[in-house]
Amino acid sequence: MKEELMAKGFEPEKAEAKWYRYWEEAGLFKPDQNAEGAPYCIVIPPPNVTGTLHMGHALNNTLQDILCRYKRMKGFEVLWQPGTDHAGIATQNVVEKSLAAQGTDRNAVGRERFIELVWEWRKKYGGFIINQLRRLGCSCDWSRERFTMDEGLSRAVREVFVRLYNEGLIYRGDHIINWCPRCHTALADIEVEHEDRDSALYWVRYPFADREGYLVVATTRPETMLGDTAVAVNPEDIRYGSVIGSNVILPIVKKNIPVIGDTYVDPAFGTGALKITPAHDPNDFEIGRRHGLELIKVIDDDGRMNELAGHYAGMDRFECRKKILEDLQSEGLLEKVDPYRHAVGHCYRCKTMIEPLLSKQWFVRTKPLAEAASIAVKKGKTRIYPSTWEAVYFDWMSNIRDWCVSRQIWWGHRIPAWYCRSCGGITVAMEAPVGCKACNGKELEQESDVLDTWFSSALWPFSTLGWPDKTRELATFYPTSVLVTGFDILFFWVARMMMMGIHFMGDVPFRDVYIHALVRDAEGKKMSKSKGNVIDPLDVMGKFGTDAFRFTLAALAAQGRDVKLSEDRIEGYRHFVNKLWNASRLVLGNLGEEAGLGERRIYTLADRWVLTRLGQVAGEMEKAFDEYRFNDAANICYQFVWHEFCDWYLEMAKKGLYGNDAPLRLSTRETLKEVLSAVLRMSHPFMPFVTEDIWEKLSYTDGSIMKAPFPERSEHPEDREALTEMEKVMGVVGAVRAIRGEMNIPPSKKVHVVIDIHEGEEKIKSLLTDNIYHIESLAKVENPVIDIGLKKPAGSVTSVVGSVQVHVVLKGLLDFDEEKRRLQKEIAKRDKDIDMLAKKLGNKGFVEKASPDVVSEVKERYDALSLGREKLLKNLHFFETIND
RNA sequence: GGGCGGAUAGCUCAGCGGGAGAGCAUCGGCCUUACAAGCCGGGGGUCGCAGGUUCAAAUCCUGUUCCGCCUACCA
Repeated sequence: MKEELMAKGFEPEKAEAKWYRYWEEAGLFKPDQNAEGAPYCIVIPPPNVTGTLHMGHALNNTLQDILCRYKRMKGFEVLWQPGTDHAGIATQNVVEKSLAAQGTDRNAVGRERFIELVWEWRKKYGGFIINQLRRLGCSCDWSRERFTMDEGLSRAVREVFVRLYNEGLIYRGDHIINWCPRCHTALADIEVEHEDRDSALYWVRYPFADREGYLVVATTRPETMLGDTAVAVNPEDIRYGSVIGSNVILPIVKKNIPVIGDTYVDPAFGTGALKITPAHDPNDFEIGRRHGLELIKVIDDDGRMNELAGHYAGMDRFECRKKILEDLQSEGLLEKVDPYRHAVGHCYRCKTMIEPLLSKQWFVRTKPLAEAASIAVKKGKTRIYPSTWEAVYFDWMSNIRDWCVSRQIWWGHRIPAWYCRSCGGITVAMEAPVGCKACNGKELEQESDVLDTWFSSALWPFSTLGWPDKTRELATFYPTSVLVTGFDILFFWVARMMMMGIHFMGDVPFRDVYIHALVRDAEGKKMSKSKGNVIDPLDVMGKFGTDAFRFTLAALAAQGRDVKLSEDRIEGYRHFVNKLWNASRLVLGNLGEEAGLGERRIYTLADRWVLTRLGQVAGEMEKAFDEYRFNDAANICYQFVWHEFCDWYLEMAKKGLYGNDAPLRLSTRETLKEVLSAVLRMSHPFMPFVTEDIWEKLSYTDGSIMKAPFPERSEHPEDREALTEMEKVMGVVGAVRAIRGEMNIPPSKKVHVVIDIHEGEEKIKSLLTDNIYHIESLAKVENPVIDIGLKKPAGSVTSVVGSVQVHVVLKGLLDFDEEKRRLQKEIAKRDKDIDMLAKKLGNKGFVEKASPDVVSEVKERYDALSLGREKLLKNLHFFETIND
């Protein structure tokens, strides 16, 4: 054996660095325009520039890489389009933090300088996560890397904004928005996290202005009462029919406000009377608009009470609440306080409680866009896998609200709108206009807000391919083939890409959407830094190797279920990488220089079997990949490589390799080489590094395994006879092994075996005779005898395989009582099945209504089991006679 | 409040109308010339509970309990 060819174990770090550089330098990640197959394209969900690779990225990108590598091997022209996202708030936060560390802030350095600093930061650290993706083995075309703030993509953003504005799909308007007093920006509805909090429901008395008594309202936010402009009751509510139209005195402020009737009010909640604060509550805003109520804003951008809050001005909103409650109490206007638990909105980035505020914002009118996006999925133009997410998608699309796209931060695409100082008119344009569109005034000021980060992300599938220019890439790869993403951004991102893609490209952005699960820890908890249960992908790759890590992710990625990851699992799959390595050592260590045998090549039963299985497995994997069943594809591969190729085929191949039969040896080498080659190729999408490393040793001249074809079912026609014959040989070997195992006979001790063939089954006799070598070597047997009608030897233990009786001679080692117990157990096992089958066959309904195939199959099974049982019984009697 | 998903071997899960499976763990035997990161064998489950449909249900339907998650303008 050529020991020098392969090291004792696979060394991941070396191979990973070596092969990744080779692939990239050889341009193997670039789409091959000479590929015979159709184009195949995936756009990467762009990670934040501020990000570092976490488990979510690792799973997401591993799955994409598996698809890309697989499709390349299937002959497609593959483009995996990479890039990063400028991540407005997140990135701004990072740079602000470093400014704070230097004792300054963004206002001190000014907008222009601040943005320069962000760019500098990006230049320095922005490539971090990209290099981590390289470490994962991602076969992205890095020469096409994009950034959402690139000149090209920024142009696309402006183009889209201007066009939507001109079409009336973007407008600027008054709205109650979700305001984060800490981040100082508006948040979209879906950026608000709702969480149940213990709070209180305060019952406050509003005295009538023109009569005795008072109306009691229930509120969770007494501090907003300073901005109340009405109290609403349901007009259907008989308790309050007479008070609508009268006035109450707003406590503390001592101002008259009207009582109005609005059906929004739920008579069953609280007192059935609702205080209305149009400037600080989205519902109140709507009600206020219906009734023409005044808007009084009493809380400012910092979450503090403003000058309209009277002597509360300057207080923090929570401090003010306390003070107001005290004041109400002392005036006898606080009726009672109930403990109350309800959902409160928080900022998804900093967890600060959201303050609904009235302000002017830019909105995208989403209704018409959403409708088209909905129809596209209904018509199957885009398929969502797993399909359960379709319902969620439709639900969101039909309840969609206008999308607030303005953000009050500096880092991002500045909204291309200019306000005229003289007439106040708005001019929206691609570039800074020379004059106001309305009055041609020259004093213009650009909108200071930037766009929501997701605005540019929504254009990603076409902006990265060159839009609005008509590029070859756009023509070739749009619509892209599949989008692979987690469900957490189904709304943030996927839905919006659908809307924008359909509107601007006239076609969906992707044919398929594959939604994968979330990666959780071994207990099923979400990984988070605060919980300390984070597994760092880079640590894991260093510890177990990237291939093992990738394989684990794929094997655990069952549809519709979260991935629970623990290091134990990864370690388990590292063993698989090692197994593949060692199997290859065996094969490569025994290959010679000989040329092909051609016509003279011999195909043994094992050869025919393994080649047939190879074809079946290739077909099964193809089907699994087509349906995005990554876990199935991985497990099919694992099962075949380990438990069929290694456990059975390699063991049987040793006969040819180590024997003296020269033609057989040459044939075996050829088959081994053929199967190993296929095994490497079918494993490559999961484990790119180790497969490339072995591939090089298997055939240097053929180039990278990335360019090799994925095994095809059609290459290996199904040899059904080989399957059933192999099954019989394996059965006999298994029977002997089981007896040895149960009797604790060490492998070093060979046993004598008598194999009794059922009458008339000459074919089985010759099959087992032909393969007697394998039975001897795999089951550690010596002097086997095979014939029809053989007697049970003295001191033997018997196992029945189908119709074959396998007597293992143990002589003095045999414990009669134990053997009787074993036989009884075997019989009982069969009895259970036989009873069940007999019941079925005795059931008229079954025989008449079940399909004939099923019935005859049951019948066959029943016969086989009965025959086996009969033989076991005979053996049992044998012992009973001896004992007598 | 609404919706979705899960409940199958000790653990993690696959199977989703006709013989209860895998990996890990566990127990027993082995350093058998690719691999002890390994090989061979064994044990272990009324498939959450209750009904129903069917000749046949882990698998379909209804209800129910317990977990997750998503979503929401009942103050």
